[in-house]
Amino acid sequence: MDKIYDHTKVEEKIYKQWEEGGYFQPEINPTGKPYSIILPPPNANGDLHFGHAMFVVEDILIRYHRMLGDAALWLPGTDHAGTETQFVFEKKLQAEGKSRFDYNRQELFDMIWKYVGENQGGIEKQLRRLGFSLDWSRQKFTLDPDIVAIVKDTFRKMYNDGLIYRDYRLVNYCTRDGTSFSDLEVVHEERVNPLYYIKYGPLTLATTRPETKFGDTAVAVHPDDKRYTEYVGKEIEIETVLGKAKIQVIADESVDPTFGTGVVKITPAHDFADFETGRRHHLAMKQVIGFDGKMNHYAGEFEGLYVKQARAAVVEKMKQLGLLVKVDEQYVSRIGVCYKCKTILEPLPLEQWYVKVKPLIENANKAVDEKLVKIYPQGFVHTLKLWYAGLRDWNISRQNVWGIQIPVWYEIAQEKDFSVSFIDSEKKHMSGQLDEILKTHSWEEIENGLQKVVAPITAKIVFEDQKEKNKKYLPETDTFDTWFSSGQWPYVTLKTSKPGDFEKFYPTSVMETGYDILKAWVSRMLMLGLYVANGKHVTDTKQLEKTVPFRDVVLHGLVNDPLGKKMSKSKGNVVNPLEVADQYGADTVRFALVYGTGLGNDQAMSYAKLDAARKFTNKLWNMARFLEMKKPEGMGSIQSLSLHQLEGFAISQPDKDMVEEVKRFAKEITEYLEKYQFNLAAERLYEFSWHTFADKYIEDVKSRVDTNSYTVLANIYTILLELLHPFMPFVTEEIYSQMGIGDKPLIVTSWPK
RNA sequence: GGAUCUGUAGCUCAGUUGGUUAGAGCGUUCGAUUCACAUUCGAAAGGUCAGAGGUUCGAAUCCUCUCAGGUCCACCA
Repeated sequence: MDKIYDHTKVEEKIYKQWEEGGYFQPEINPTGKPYSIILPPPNANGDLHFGHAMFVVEDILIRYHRMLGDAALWLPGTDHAGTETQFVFEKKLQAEGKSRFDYNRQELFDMIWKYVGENQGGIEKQLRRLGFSLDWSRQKFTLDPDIVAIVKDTFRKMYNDGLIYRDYRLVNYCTRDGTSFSDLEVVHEERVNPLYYIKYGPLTLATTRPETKFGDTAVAVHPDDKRYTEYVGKEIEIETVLGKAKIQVIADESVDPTFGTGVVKITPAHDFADFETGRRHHLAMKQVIGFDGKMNHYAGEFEGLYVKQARAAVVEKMKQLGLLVKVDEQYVSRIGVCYKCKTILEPLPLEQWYVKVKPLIENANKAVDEKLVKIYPQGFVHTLKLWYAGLRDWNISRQNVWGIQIPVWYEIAQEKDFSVSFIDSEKKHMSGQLDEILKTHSWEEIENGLQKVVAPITAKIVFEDQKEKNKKYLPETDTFDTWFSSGQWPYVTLKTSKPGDFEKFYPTSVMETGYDILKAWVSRMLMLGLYVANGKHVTDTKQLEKTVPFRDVVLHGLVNDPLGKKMSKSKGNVVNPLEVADQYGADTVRFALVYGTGLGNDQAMSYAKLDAARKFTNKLWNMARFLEMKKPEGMGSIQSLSLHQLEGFAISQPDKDMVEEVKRFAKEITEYLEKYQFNLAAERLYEFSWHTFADKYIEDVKSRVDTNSYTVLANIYTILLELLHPFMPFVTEEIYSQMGIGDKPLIVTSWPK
C-alpha cells in the first residue's frame, strides 16, 4: 500500500467499478424491502454547488440501507427550472444582440432545449464525482415526454374536479422579463418612495404612486372617520392633470385613518389592496399601465411614458396646477422586485390559472398532524403549517416558453376579445387585437409565429381532443410554474422510470432537501402528491397514508462561505465544491460536511474541518498499512466475520472487552442513522476509530500480536470500515479491496449487527 | 409588524426525552517519538454554557422577560 492515501488514484476507478457492478440499482438486493429516495432535481442547466453537496446525507442513507439488505433506490433527475433557465438564455441572446421577441414559441423552445442539452451531463458528472450512488439507469428530466403527459393529465383532472380555475386578477408582473411571479418568488426591498399629498377636489390624499391616478375608480375613507362622513356614498368633483372628473367616495374598513390624511385612492387594476377593496365594492378595473411597463391611452398626454417617467411628469403637471399639497421625500416603503433582474414588479391584471389550495392544504395538514409524514428537525412542522395557514390560491401560469405548456385551447367567439403577439412571415414582431391583426395577416401566419395569446376570461375552454372542426381555437401560451411539475416529482418519476417501480417504491421513504425549499417545494409535493397519487381528491386517512409522496422529510441546512456569509454569485464568494473535492478528495468533503453540524443548521464552509477530515482519511489508511505489516506469517486473506462470530476469537480479556465495546458502538451508530443524527454518527466514528481503536487498542495489541488477536484486530477494523463506508465510501472501499477482505465489494457487504 | 432560528473554550461548532468533573476540530503551551501515520502520541492551559428571573433534589438543556445576530413571511396607500 502507498504510504499516503491518494484520492486522485482511487475515486474514479472505484466509482466505475460500483456502477459496472450494478450496485447502484435496487435489483442488487432483489428480495430486500423497498427503500427509496428521490433526489431533489437540480437545474439541468446549472452547476453543482454546496447545497447539492449536502445530498451526501441521502447517499449515507442509501448506502446504509443497501448494506442492511434493502432494495435501495436513489433516483436521479433534473429540473428544467423554467424562469431561471429562460432568464439565463435570454441574457445570452441579449449578448448576441437578439431578444426573445425575435422568435416564435417553437423556435425559442428548441433553442433553449439545445442550449440546455449542451450543458447537460454537467450536473451528472458532478454528482458522480462526490460518490453518490444514484441509479443512473433511472434518470429523469422534468420535460421527458412521459412526465409532461402526466403533468398535463393532472392539470386536466384538477380542472375537471374544480380545483383549478381561471381568473382575472392582479399578478406580480415583471415588465422586463415579461412574466408574472408567484408571491413566493417576489423579493421585497426597502426603497425610498416619496409620498405625495394630492388634492382630490375637497379632499387631500397621500400616495406613492401618483401616475396610477388615471386608473382610480374610487376614493376610500374609514367608515368611522368623522372628518369625511359627509362625503361617503357621494360623487365628488375633482380637478386632475387631465381636466375635471368625477369620482365616488366609499367607506372601507381597510383604510387606516392615521396614515396620511386618512383618504386613499382606489386603483383596483394596479394595487393588490385596492383590487380587494374593488371586489368588495364592485368597482370597475381600469388598467392604465400596459404589460410593456408604459402608460396606455387612459393616461392622455402621458401615454407611452414608462412608469417612472410618467410619475415625474404627472407630479410636475400637478405642481403647475397647484394640485400637489406636499411631498414626503424621505418616505421609505417595501416594494416587490423581480428576484432575477430586480426590476420593480408592477401589479397588473391578467387572466391566469389558479390552483384552489384549500382542499389540498387540508390534506397536507392532515398528513403532517397525523404523522403520516414526519419532518426532521421537528421545528419545521410549525413553519410549514403557518405557511399553509396564510396561503392564497396558487397562480400556476408563467409567461415563459421554457416549460410545460398549459394544455388548453380557447374557442374564438369574438376576435376582438383576443389579443396576440407573433412573428410574422417577414420575421417582424407583431402584436395587437386579433380582429385588427387579421386584416393584414393570415390565420396561418399568426398560428405559425405565435408568441403569446391573451384570451378573455369569458372564453370557452377546451382540451385538445375536444376541439370541433368548424370552430377556431388558439392555444394557451402560458406554461406551468416549475413547482407545479416538480410538485409531482415522486409520483411522476416512479411512474415513468421502470415498470413496477411505482408499485414497489411509492410512497418513498425519505425526502431529503435544504430547509430553504420547504415552502416552495416540499409543501407543494405534499399538496399535489396526495392528489396525483389518488387521481382525485380523497380525505380518508387510511388512503392518504398509502399515498403520501414520502414518509419522512429530512431537512439539511445551508453551507455558507468560510466567513459565514451566504454564498452568492453576485457577492463573488461562491466556493465550488468540486474544486474542493479535487484538492481534498470526495470522502473528505463528505465527512467535513456532515461532521459538526446538527441537522437543519447552517454551517460555514471550514478549511479547518476539511483538514481534520483529510487527516482522518489518512489515519484510516495508515491503520490498514499497519495491519498489513503486522499480519502474521502464513495467514491467508482476512475473512469478514460478524460480530457474533468474532466473539469466538476473542480469548484475552482486552480482546473480549473490545469486541463488546464494538458491539455497543455499532449499535450506537445504527441508532444515530435511524434518527437522522448524521453529525453525531460522524463524530462518534471519528472519535472511536482514532482515539479508542488506534490510540488505545492498536497500541495495546502491538506487543502481543498472534493469529487470534490479529483476527480480532483485523475484523474490528473491518467493522469500522463498514460503519464508515456510507460516510467515506471511496477510501473504505479501496482499503477493503487492497487488503483483500471478504469476497464482494464493501458497498454490498452487510451492515454490522 | 408576524414567525422562526442562533448566541457554549481564542476561532468554527457538537451537546435531541434535564442527571455525576460541559465536548471535538483548529489554534496555543509543554513533553515524547520518527518504530503504520506529508507525522503521530502523551499532557496542559482555556468556558459564571448572551443576561436576568422562575420551575426542579438537580438546568447549557424546560418556562418568562431582556439584549444581540441571522433567515423567512407580510397589501399599509
